[in-house]
Amino acid sequence: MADDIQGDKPTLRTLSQATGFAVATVSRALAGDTRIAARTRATVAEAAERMGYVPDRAARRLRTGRTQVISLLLNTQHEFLGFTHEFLAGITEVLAGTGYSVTVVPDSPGEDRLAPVRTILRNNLADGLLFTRTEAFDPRVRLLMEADFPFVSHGRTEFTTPHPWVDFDNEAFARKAVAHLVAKGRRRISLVLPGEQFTFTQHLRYGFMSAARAAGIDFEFVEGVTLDSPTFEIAAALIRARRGAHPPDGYVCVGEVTALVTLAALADTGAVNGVDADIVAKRASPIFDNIRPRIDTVFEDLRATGRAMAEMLLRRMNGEPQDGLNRMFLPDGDLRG
Amino acid sequence: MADDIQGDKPTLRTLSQATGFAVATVSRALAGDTRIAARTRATVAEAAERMGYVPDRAARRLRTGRTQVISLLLNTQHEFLGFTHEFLAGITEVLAGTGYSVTVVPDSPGEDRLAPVRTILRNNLADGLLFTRTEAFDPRVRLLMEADFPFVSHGRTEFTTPHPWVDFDNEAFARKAVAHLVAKGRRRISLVLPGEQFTFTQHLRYGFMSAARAAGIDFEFVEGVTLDSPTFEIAAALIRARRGAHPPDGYVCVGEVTALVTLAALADTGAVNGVDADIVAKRASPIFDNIRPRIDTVFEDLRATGRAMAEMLLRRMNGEPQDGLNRMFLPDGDLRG
DNA sequence: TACCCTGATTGAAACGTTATAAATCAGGTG
DNA sequence: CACCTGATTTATAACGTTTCAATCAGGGTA
Repeated sequence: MADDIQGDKPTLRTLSQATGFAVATVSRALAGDTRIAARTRATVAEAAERMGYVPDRAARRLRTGRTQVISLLLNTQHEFLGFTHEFLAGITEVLAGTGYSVTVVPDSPGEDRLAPVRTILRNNLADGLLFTRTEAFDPRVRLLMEADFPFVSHGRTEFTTPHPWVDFDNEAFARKAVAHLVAKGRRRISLVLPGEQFTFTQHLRYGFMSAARAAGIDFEFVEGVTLDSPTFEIAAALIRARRGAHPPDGYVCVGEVTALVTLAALADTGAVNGVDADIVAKRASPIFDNIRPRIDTVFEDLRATGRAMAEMLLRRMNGEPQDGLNRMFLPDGDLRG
Repeated sequence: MADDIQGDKPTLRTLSQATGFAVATVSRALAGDTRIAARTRATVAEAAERMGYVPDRAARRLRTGRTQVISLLLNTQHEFLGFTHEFLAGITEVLAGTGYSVTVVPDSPGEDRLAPVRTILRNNLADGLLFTRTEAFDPRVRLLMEADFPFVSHGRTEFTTPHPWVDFDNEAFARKAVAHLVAKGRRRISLVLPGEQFTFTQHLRYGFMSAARAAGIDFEFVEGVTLDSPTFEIAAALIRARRGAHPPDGYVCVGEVTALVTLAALADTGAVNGVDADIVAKRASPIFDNIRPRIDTVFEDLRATGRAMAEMLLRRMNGEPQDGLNRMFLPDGDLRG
């Protein structure tokens, strides 16, 4: 490497020798301490630049206790088409150039969801935490608030104490989806809900139910399965419902996978999308442009979500007060088909 | 936290005071140094366990120079349906419990692909590196081999010096896909290739061409686009070809996105999948079970790929010789429909 | 001349670990 | 009883930062 002419990597001592100032002076000069003379600061900065000095993370971390790491708890079990990819892209985009790096920590829903958080707190493995699939009374939120540890959750909770979150307005999405189906003349609509523990399940249910009631149409929640059920189980439940006495003629799908499963279930029971039933889905990736027949969709921008969460976490770690650190993404103006 | 009864987190000094041995003794006992009496080692281990001692990463890192981090260069631009998710799941699965953590570093194809690698090497940000989308003469591989830095690439190179890699046999996949189309009576088959720079492009092309020639059928490569082109461009190119003088009656698709685009292109030109043309696709996620009409697919297990790469990297970092650290995944026995 | 203040710099300690070299000890041997 | 040997243990010095307290030069004041 061309940079290695110097031999070993430059350290504060190297800079100290080069500039003639003491190590302590160099350190404080680089930190921008105004009690160091402006000229000295300039000299040191120039030398640091010239020699390609970059502070040693381990040493700084040992001394200050700050890790310059933020951890992302990532569900590694359930399938999300573009979720992980887009989300991570947004996060790394914001963190590039800040000196923070992202570590990915698996968060298996079967296991104790607190375990990885405890490990991070106890072993001081990160300065901040991001996670998804937030529950109404998420124990991780409780623990992190107790410990006063910076975090941003994807999804709200029902705790009374405010904390930073980024969320998508699923109630509005459900209303909009129902309205769309009603406008198409649909009279009995169906929804597969996420697990009961998640906050957004309540939002979806409420939006869906109240919009359907207001429009005076029938509705049902698919029984015995959740969004996290294996797709073959969801498919079986949907097919069972289609063969029942009152098959739905409209579907609201919260994820892309469910939308595809629903589409397949329609096909497998001889129903035609757009004729016998309509589907409105939330999507996070552009692939639905390539699904035929077309499905009406609402776009949830997960890259922007990742960006918002990372930015918010940076602000939180910078000491800004917790309240006010919230961001709600609204469903797009128009349904895209 | 219940664990905090002790107050501050235990350190070697804490253990030293608790057991009566010197800090150095405790350190070496925990390291399993056989020159420390077996009884001492047992005593120390017991105390460490009881007090929940866990070594401070920053201190160890500062002292030893090893980071206990492995970095994953992740493409954040192109769309891969389940790629990132499955791949990361496999990696974290293997690394859980090893003390290593994974950091994700964005690798934007437009940018200098060497820049993130240089940063990692120069600032000593990781002990090992994983990356994908390997090129035939990948500059990252060259640089890392020069620096003798542990890494595993997803995909081979054409360098003569051996290095650790995990790959999928794309040539075999292409042959198998072509054979399948031939068996269905298809006479003119089409393929969208990845960018020329990637090693596996050559493997795909060779397998595809030689199998088609051997079977005596026509073939074409879709012109002007690659797998990384925006989907609308790929769609346009496919539609153009379908409206040409000799529309293909068979498609080999290297990714799920392309398969969906192809399916949409067929539908949009009034062709029926399974009648006017057949598609064989490589897939990495189970969603194709829910695509109607069904597409014949070959499964590439990216979770297993991630696992294999992580395991290989651990062995490499443990000092095992580079050669022999290779793993080729073969396409499944049967096409799944 | 002695004193004190201000502004600028610096020495030294500490964070928790590991590696090196040196110290200690018990038990034999001459 | 002095001495050696092998088995254990230990003191000490780093690794590169940051920060507290101390030093220093020089100008103004008493």
